[in-house]
Amino acid sequence: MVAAEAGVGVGTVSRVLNGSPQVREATRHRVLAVMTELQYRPSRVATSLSRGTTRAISVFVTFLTRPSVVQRLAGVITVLDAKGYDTVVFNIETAEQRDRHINSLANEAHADGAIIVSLPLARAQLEAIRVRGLPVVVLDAESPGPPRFVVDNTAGGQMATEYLLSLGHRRIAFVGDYSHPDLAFTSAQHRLKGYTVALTLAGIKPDPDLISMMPHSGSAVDPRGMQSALALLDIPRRPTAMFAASDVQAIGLLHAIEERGLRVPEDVSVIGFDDIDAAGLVRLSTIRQPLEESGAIAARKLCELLDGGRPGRRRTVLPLELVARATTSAPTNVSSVNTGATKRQTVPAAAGQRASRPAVRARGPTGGASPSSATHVWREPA
Amino acid sequence: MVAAEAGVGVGTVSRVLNGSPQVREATRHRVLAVMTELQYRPSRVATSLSRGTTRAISVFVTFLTRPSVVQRLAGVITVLDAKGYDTVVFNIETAEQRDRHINSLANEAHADGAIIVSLPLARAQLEAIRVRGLPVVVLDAESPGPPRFVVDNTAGGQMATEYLLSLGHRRIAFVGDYSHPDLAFTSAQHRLKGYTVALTLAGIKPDPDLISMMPHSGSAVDPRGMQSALALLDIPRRPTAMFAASDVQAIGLLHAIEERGLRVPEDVSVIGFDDIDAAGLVRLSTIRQPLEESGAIAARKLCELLDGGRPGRRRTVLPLELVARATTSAPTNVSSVNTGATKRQTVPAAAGQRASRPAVRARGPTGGASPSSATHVWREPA
DNA sequence: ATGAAAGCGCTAACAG
DNA sequence: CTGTTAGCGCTTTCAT
Repeated sequence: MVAAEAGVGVGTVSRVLNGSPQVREATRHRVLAVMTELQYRPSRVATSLSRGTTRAISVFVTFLTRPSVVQRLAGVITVLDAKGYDTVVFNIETAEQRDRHINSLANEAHADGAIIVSLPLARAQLEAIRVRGLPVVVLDAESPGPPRFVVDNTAGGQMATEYLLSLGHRRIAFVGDYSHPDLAFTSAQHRLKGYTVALTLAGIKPDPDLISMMPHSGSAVDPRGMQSALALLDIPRRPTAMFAASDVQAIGLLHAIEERGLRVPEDVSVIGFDDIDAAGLVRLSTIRQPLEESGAIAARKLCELLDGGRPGRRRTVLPLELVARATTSAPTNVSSVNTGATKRQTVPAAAGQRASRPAVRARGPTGGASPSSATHVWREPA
Repeated sequence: MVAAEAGVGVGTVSRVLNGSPQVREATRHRVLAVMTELQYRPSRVATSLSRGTTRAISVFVTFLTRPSVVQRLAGVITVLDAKGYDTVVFNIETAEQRDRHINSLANEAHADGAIIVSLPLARAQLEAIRVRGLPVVVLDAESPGPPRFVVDNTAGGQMATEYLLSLGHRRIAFVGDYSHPDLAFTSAQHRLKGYTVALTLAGIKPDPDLISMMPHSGSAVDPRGMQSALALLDIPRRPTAMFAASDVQAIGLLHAIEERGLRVPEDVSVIGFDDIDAAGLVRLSTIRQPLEESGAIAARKLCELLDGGRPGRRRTVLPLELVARATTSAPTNVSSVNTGATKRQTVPAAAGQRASRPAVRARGPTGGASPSSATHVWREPA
């Protein structure tokens, strides 16, 4: 260590570096002086090697630019940063990337731990990681083994649908996307399931013509997928409400609907899922799941493990809540049907404005199959 | 090295690890066998210490969840990953975080290099980094010293405004936000400047009543700020077009306008800035700047430096282009004025739909003060 | 082709 | 309080 050339031994320099109280002020100052003089920069790597800990966490995300993902990541980074950890981010968009990086996670000593966000892993991969004893926590995926934090997407789909039902809607469409060809997301499927459950419980037979699945959405939504979703508005007895499996899709819908000359929510109600930042911006009704907060929770759990804490419960279900904003209302004109080939609906002259109706919000997740979830509503502060 | 216990010397193990051709197949297999048997995992840290290189890059971003920022980051990560570098991400939201991390960047040997995104640095900080000789590239900020990649925000503001002028608009509002209290962003100011330049060139005196600055927007847009922007629609002789300093604000505007009972673009045109993913989704006209691509470019430049390349040009201006989608059109009713206290405009019965008008796009940045930029337009594929 | 040895920069006993 | 001495796990000559 170069600083040792300045009078003292390496031990003392180390002590100064780590602010050990057992160094005389005089020598400490001398060392400090030499350090700045020599432009000395302690090597993080050497420290890590010596201490056997990197103070770095690997975080795996899928399609980083999706708002829900990046909000989760932000929560993770905030907590990790506060605890003094560096966050190394891996953005997984293909199976190849996933396998390569998960493999390297298991087979190389990189970081002190890992957080895996919205990325389902194969059993073998989970096992490979488990064997290494690397502390891992999983967020938004059902990967058995590490502690994981999830929401009940089926219950969420049910909540959304029941809310629309409670408003008086009977013809409710579902707009989702297929899981990515390589990576196997399942949330949309579960939300769809919740939708069918809710309809069935209400005595309504789910109509396949009211269900539109777009091709997988990488980060942005495929505009062509939006087209096919819009086709739902052209069928006879057009739906009076639409439930989109994500807020991003819902926002796309909102605009497409209005371009079609229809009004939201007067002509058709729209509800999304996630409550990303933009949802509030466009006053979208949605099912809220913790995003930043879920990242923070996962990061805190990992830090616990790193501090020698017990894994605790293997699976934690985070709460969902209905946030009713301005894109949902009772169907204003239940008898509204398409006039055959006429694609565009004339705008009713008396059409009100969206903001005029008070927004409500329901608290707490539904949990079971009870259709009561959408009944206790609460006004949103906004 | 534990694997050495299996017959050979550490040197050989290292050779096997690095796929050196000068190891007999027999021994190689033997070593490999022992490795798996012993569940051996090479230590990235030890390699780094020995080789003197970390294969990791520090990336500093501000308000990670802003779409423009995360798209840039995605571009950075993609390239870095392809080149075999890990990306450690620092999300800076306060001056304290900035100073702490930039300080650590300068005073500790962390990574092999750094990319600083949308974060203006103080001279002293830049100097401290420069002294250390750490390879750095700057993206979307005017920090003199390292190679930097920027766009001409003034020219962009001018482009947007000139486009609206070319459509026939005369009363054009500007909606921006103040720079963050701690971090000093300047893009909105420059875009505002471009706006005033364009108006002035067109012989129009910028009207302070048509300029609305919201409080700084962290990641999400402040809804109250949106209110004050909306107030612009209540003044006598309401503007027929609005230029928002960012797409996020523009999207907020879009919805607020429609809630007010006005139509876009029939009653008021809206143009944004950035061309984030969501802009295409809602068919927002905007000034496109390279986002993912700019991140990729910055990362590639850094890799060049890391490979011993010359810094080259200190400042590279990335191109801007006008993307005309569905939220801008000629003012349909130039004489439209507010009827005094009446806040809501009745929707014209004959109002067309947004998608009916062909979208156009202009190519290339304007560069100078010439008002010709918005003339050569090109249809967008969509 | 491969073993031996030095060293990357730091921490952590262990003596004084 | 502070100097000394072993490593941490890997790469890299230099011999053999």
